[in-house]
Amino acid sequence: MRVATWNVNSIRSRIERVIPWLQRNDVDVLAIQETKTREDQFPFFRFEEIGYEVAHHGLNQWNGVAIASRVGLSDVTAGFADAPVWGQAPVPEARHLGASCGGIRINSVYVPNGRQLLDPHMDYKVEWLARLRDAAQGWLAQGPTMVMGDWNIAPQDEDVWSMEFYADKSHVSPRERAAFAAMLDAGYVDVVRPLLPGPKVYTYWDYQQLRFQKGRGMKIDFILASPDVAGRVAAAAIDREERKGKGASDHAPVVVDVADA
DNA sequence: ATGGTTGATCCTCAA
Repeated sequence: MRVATWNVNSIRSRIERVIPWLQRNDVDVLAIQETKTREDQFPFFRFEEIGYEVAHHGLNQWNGVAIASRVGLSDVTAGFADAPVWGQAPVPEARHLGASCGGIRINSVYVPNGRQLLDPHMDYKVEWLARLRDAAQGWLAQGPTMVMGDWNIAPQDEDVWSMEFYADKSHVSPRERAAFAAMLDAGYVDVVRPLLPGPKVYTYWDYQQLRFQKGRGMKIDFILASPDVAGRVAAAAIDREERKGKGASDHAPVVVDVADA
């Protein structure tokens, strides 16, 4: 089974890339982040007409997560237990969607952007990750599980094009890295890093300042799996080609092949 | 020149 994750930065503006990409790459399950659309505007039919079921959780023009699958899609859940809410008048954000696909519990996650080290958004991000860890630890007992998406964290120095540049910025701080490490401590395995070791292996390149053309990216999109699933991962890829050209997302898709149980 | 782009929506915010 081929499983992928992709922050598409608006499903409506990216649909003409996403649909051919799914078909061309023979992908069975795709976890999508940043759909940036309400439910009623999601292009469900474009997936259904090529043989995928799709579940989406989107509340407004921000965030939004989805899962498309051609190997079954059941028991869909939006949001996890005790997920923090953002704001003075707290509103839940669409940052997590779970579904069972092909015998694996798939979780599409869009981790909050902390913005800056002392910004309230950073506290929200760290708290959100702590609650995700708690929930995800429980999922391990329930069977084969994958948690994948845009983590907005570069766990290692080699995951950014310049530590000097990021020294005082979000994504590399000890708090964020500890929050990511807690997922691994809980028992999850990063199934891509061992197969695609760095340095200079990135999944995201800022639109500004010709970052992609200059090779200045970040590795912030990860596929984590329960140990049983991790043992079945036979191959991994980051599709840099999808970052090229007009109309690209600022993130590349990340893909793994999972052998049958 | 202290920015540089992109997207959704509204004339600004988010990344």
